[in-house]
Amino acid sequence: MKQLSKTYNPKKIESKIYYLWEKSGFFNPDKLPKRHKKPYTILLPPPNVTGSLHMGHALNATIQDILIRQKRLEGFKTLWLPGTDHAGIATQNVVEKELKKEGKTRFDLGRKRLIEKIWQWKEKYGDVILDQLKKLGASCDWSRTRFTLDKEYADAVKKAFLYYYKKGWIYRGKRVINWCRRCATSLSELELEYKQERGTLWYIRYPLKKPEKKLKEKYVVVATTRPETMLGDTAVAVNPKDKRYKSLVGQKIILPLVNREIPIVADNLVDPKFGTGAVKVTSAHNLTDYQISLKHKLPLIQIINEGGKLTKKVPSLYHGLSVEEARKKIISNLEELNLIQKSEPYFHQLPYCYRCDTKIEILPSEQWFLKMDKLAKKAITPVKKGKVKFYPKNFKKTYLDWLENVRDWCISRQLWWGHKIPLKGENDVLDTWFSSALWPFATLGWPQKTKDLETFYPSDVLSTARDIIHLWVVRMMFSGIELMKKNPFKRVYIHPIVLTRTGQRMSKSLGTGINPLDLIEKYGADATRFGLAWQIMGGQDMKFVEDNIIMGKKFCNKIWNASRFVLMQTKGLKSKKQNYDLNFQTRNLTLADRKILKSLNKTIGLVNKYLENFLFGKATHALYDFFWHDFCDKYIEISKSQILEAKYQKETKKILLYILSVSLVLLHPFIPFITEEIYQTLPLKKKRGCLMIEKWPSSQIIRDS
RNA sequence: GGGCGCGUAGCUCAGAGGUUAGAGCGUCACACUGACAUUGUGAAGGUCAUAGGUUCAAAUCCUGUCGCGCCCACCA
Repeated sequence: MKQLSKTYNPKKIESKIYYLWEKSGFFNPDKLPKRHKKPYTILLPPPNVTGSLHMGHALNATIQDILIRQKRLEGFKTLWLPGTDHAGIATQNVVEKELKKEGKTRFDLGRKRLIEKIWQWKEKYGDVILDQLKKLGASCDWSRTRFTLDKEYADAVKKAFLYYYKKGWIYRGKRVINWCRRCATSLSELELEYKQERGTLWYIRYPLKKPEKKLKEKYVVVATTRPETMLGDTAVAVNPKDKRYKSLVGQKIILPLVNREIPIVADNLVDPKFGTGAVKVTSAHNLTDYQISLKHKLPLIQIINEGGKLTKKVPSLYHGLSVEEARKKIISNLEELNLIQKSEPYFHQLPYCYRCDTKIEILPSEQWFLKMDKLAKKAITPVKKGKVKFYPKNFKKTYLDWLENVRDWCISRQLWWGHKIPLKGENDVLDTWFSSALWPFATLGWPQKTKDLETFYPSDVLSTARDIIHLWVVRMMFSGIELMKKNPFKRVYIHPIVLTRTGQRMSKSLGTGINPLDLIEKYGADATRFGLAWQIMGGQDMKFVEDNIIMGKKFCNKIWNASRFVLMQTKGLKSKKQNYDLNFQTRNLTLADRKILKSLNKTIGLVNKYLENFLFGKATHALYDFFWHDFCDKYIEISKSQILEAKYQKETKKILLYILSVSLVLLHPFIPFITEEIYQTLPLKKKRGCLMIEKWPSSQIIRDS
């Protein structure tokens, strides 16, 4: 028999054990023993190919591995399918930034060569994060690893798009976007840089068409930092609760300089405290105004073109002027008409292009949309009816509230890296989330009718972060229901967000992030996992403290040494019957024997209950208390004297071995490496080769008699 | 602005109507006897944010106040 060293050294065993698991093939459900029949599926939320492991990933991977390992032990045919997301904007940006270092832009390369370059980058760095998950002990079936841009996946995306298209749910429409006139491209929120700037807030008098006699004023005064956009105004808006303007809602304004009639509308997006409480609405050139215009069905009047010049939609006096020129001219014209009440300095944040530092224009542009009315209803029903459950349950509200007022989904992006829209003459690509939405079934072979799809869809649990409930969970739900005719998962677990000790979000750029790989290096993967799981209590956030990882490390060492003790005592002992069916002679049991067996029973029950409800912190606490306090502090100490008495000796040794064996199984989902290593040295007669596929204990081991 | 949540020991958190409010880490004292000093035994440390209310009984339920955080939207 192999000797265990005096202290636990994770570095010595982790890679060895991981290799043992991979070699066993048991990560792959098809290679599990035949008794594993009933499928149990978890799909790893695919990290971005640009990503490297952060605490959120480590936490979620720990959670999923706990669940999948426990189910594997329970005899399920478990699949945990990994993969990565092409993450359109993020990835293209990474490569474009590299180009920038060489003084080049994507336009220098052209579309084809840029995409080639991104693929090269992906091949080189794209799987880094998956390798990092292995360090944590993740028991994913790596043979099924998928990428949201690989060929089969692209077929699925195409199929899904065309399905919606033929239904008539995909349409072309206008949408207001961020535009860089120098790069000649639209920009996402991620690609903007905001700069604090001193501007001017002008208060402009807008004449009422029919001034009410009881009102002294013949005007409504609006405040704006961009007077030139008034040429494209389509309304004036006030807050519906604003008493000052109540009587004006529904009346008309004669837009100065243009002499166009526009309505006064009420909308709660208007902040009554800003300026005069009345704002001009420029539907085509302001994002908020665009939202207001959608609700009130106002027209879009594009007065600024892609080059930053005024279009022919404005009076000829202003044709072709740049935005800056137009502003000067309009101010002076308004002053001549005595329509400027006052002006004051105003500080605000303005968006710039992150690449070329040009001020962003907001313009309407043609985009593709997916109609949401029917799909949203389909996504609502199963959650409302409880067919798909959220844990913790309050996230059901987050999910449903958003869907109740969902707008049509803009699915096109002006990028090069992504799934091309599968229609003739289209250059745009699809929103990254359009492909992620198909993850629960495209990864299993859809649209082909594969055996995997039949076996592993729908998945059992989706574990993810709450900030992508809208972006991702909702979209998977309706995609699954529409295209597979079945909900894509049964339960959605929303894990806590890992914050710094002071309660801030961890951020690489601020240097407040903690690298889980450093923790693994310092304390071992098991300690890191146990410490993380220990902290998962009911709250929606968790402030990370290293103390808990230290606890995990100490606990591992305790397990290690308790095992050494048991192994010393039971050297050469082989249980006659199969592993856990030790046949205790009830009348020979001492009070202490009885107590520890009962306590084990109770612990098994608790762990089952807690895991079923995603209460990982509770489960780890129960295991910790049982193993350390009941088993080590009490039973092991008493066993030392029991072993000295001939009539108890044999039974005591059997119990020691038994409690340890069962504990290792119970602990395995949380701390897989150390438990596997110890298991390999246990003197049990029948072993299954890997603790990973041992039998999860039933809680009816001993009766209370 | 909308949503969600949190203020309990020095720190991170349990406890969710009923005797002396718990854990881990940290601190202090003592103990290296054969599993483990990454240990053992013991100790110190808390008007449970605050003000009212409900109740025989409130850390726990209700209301207000103060403080903190996260997510979403937005900054005209």
